[in-house]
Amino acid sequence: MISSSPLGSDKRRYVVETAYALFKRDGFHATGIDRIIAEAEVAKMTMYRHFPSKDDLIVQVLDYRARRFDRQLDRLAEEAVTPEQKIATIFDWYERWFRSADFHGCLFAHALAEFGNPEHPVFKAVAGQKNGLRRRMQSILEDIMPPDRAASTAAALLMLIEGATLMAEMGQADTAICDARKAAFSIIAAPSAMTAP
Amino acid sequence: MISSSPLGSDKRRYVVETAYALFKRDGFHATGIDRIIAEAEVAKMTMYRHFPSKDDLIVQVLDYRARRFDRQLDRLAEEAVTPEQKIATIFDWYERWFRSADFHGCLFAHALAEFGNPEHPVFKAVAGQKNGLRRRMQSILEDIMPPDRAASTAAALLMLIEGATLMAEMGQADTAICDARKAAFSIIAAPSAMTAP
DNA sequence: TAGTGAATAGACAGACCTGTCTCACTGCTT
DNA sequence: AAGCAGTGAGACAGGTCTGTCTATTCACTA
Repeated sequence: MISSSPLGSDKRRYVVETAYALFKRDGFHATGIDRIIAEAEVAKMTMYRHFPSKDDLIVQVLDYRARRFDRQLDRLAEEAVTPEQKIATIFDWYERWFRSADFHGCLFAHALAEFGNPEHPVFKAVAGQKNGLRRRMQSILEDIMPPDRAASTAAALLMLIEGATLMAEMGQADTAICDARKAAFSIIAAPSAMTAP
Repeated sequence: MISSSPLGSDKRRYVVETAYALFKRDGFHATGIDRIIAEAEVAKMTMYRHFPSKDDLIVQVLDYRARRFDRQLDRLAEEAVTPEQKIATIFDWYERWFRSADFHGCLFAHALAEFGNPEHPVFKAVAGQKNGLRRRMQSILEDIMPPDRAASTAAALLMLIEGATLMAEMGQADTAICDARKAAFSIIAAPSAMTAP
């Protein structure tokens, strides 16, 4: 067998991609090991050789997904010129995702729902992904506003995106992404530092 | 036994409240019937007499929670005068919730994560609750802006709230509610109809 | 006092869960 | 040719899951 690399054999990749599809569609607790290995056409011991436990597999799946997400956003950001355009490409990515055939909501949000213990590795993987996106937007925004306002705005944009993903999951993808985009640029273009009454 | 009402005996209430606490803390699939009846100190047949299945119990728990949420928001809205104040009381409610000792995120969002099939009764219960909150904010906003902009703004506020709940779940409750509030009033006070570049 | 309806504890069925283990096979490398 | 790492198929253990059923007890009512 021609193994592509010691850390990433073909079988391992099959398992991760199959588990990703099943976790996404049916959830983590509801997806059994037996179904994963059956659909991946892999022996049980092969899976357990690569992943010590189901929890470990879940973390690896989340990491796989997070890395792909980051790569795609990196590539989109290269095409954009202004900071506003860079933010817009992020919303573009979400719009395409919402419209994709097998959209089932955010795997990380789902993982958080099923693994709410902050000490659990899955929880930490989720927090890492969400904070990564927030930092990405924050560093973009720091080119057009002071750092403290960039931090607040990035947090607000992340909340809008997460909420839009939830609404898209409930079948309101079109209005969700449209209203989120409008709200985002309303926040960014706010005349002064935002203040609540 | 002095039953309070034909539709709501004490035992039934025990089961719903216990199941609510367990579902909130551990999730739906991860919480077994046996644990619910043990903590509620109720026989298994008693539970199955009131709820034909676990799925049915989950729906009843969600309804119970949604009704309590609506009652609390109704009472808060009575104390507010202006539409802006009414919106602010909703954010106040969320702020107190985020800071409460046993906050574990939104039970409805968690239910959506575990029951993603739009035909499932649990899915419909979640959609009902979220759309209810959106309509509540929309009708408040219609007093200070045209109907189409009220609809967009209500959707944006819902997304902010859902995103803030997610961030609070990840231990960032303070910045989440603060930034969400600022963003919300920035959107509401936007000088004109929002437009994206 | 007899009857009725609800609740109880717990056994039980049948399925599914994670994780371990054995044994046979395959294809590459030395 | 021999060895070896990786893999396949599946039995197996020990536990948990939902949902059903029985036999019994208790409180209240006619």
